[in-house]
Amino acid sequence: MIDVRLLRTQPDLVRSALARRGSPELLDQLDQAIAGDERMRDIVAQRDAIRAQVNEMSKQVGALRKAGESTQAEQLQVRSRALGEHERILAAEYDSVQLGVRDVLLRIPNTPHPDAPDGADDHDNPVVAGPVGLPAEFADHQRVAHWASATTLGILDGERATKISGAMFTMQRGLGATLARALCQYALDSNADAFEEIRPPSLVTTATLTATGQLPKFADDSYLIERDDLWCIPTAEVPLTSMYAGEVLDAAQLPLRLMAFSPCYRREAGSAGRDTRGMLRSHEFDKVEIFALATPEQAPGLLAEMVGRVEKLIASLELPYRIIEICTGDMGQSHHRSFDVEVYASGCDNWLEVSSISWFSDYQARRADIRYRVPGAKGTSLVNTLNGSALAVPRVWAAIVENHRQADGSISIPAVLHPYMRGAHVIPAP
RNA sequence: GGAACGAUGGCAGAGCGGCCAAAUGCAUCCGCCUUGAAAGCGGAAGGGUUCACGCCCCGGGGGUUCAAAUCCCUCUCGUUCCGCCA
Repeated sequence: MIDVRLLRTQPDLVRSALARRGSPELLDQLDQAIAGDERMRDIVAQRDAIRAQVNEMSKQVGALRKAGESTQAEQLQVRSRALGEHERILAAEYDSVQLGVRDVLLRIPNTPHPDAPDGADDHDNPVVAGPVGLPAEFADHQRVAHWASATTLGILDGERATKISGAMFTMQRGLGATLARALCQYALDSNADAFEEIRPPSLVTTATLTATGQLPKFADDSYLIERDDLWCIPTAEVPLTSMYAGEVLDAAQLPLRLMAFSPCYRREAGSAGRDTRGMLRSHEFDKVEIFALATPEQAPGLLAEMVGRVEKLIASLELPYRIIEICTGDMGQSHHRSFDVEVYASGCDNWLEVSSISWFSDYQARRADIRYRVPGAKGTSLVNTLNGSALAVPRVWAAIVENHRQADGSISIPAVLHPYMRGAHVIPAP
């Protein structure tokens, strides 16, 4: 959530920041929020004044009763009861206005960082690093799409996955399945020097999915298990962010770094029919996520560090990559600043987004109510959250299968993965 | 799934419907003492909102009452016992 107080005191600042996202209806929402907030405060002032009176009268009633003045006490009770009626009406009005304001507020996206590039959509995302490791030319045997070569090799069985679960589910088998798991192990081990490994739940409550920003606006993108009112996580970011929800951390604990392997579930409601072949887009996939809670001062440094970690990991897999920065028009709702790492897949001749590393300022922390305290300082402050995919399996898997395909049709496995492949260096041609 | 009990500050743990933002202990911080520390002694200290007065917060929600941490209903979570189960 954006800061209502900031919206109240400096509406133009918020307005111009959000205008950079380029959706005009947003400004109407802001006006709605401001108006509702004003009305709320007006009602609260009236309600609290009445409450103060009732509290005061109640004390007097107690004192009068003790003194044996029951007649006076009863008279006071009658007056207090009448005030109570009035208060109840105001309180109900407050509740309904507050609900409305909250709903509007929950749908307003985060303000972009001043340094985030302006732009309308993904075409305006500037390349900020690379391409690195892109050869001048690819051999013909590298120009085979993974869905074809992997199926021939027997390491991908899309047909049977569809039989089991329907469209947009995939299944790896044999060394293909081992490769998928190896990538996760490798990604976790590569970040274990600085991040605590978590194995979080994959089903979460509505409150948890609201904290990160998926709800209420993007409910259609998530799987809901109605019977138990639980949602399937679209990323480990969701449970990791809520781990410390409602808690006040000590500043000395920050930055708090976590990482997690998890399955990720996405309905892909808005992308039906796109990337239906192979492993570029599916309803379920595995991912290793890195995550941090930090002070606002620590956040920029952490963002750079996390981008660097992902870059190093991708480079070590001997894949051509580049890094782009997400422009204001293409940013996710919760993002303050965001970078994508893209890998070039030679077979389908595409740059594939394999990682997104983002800084959320205090937007998610305000929703999740995660604060920290500086010893000696008064009060508490909201933390900043950051996260990024250390490695998302399917697209990296696909890129390896395409880029590392050899003339005989076999796939050479990047050296860093050998220890995780039960010694296999190659996925042999049939 | 059934039954019983429970949920109070960083932790532990009191709390006759009004004198309760809430005893006490531990932990924390400051001071005294000490070469330094421990012990001891003295003191400070919850969160939210508000310019402020004030208002709100004793798991969540609702109710009774002039007045609720306290009574009632309900939900969630926890513990124990039973049942089931990887």
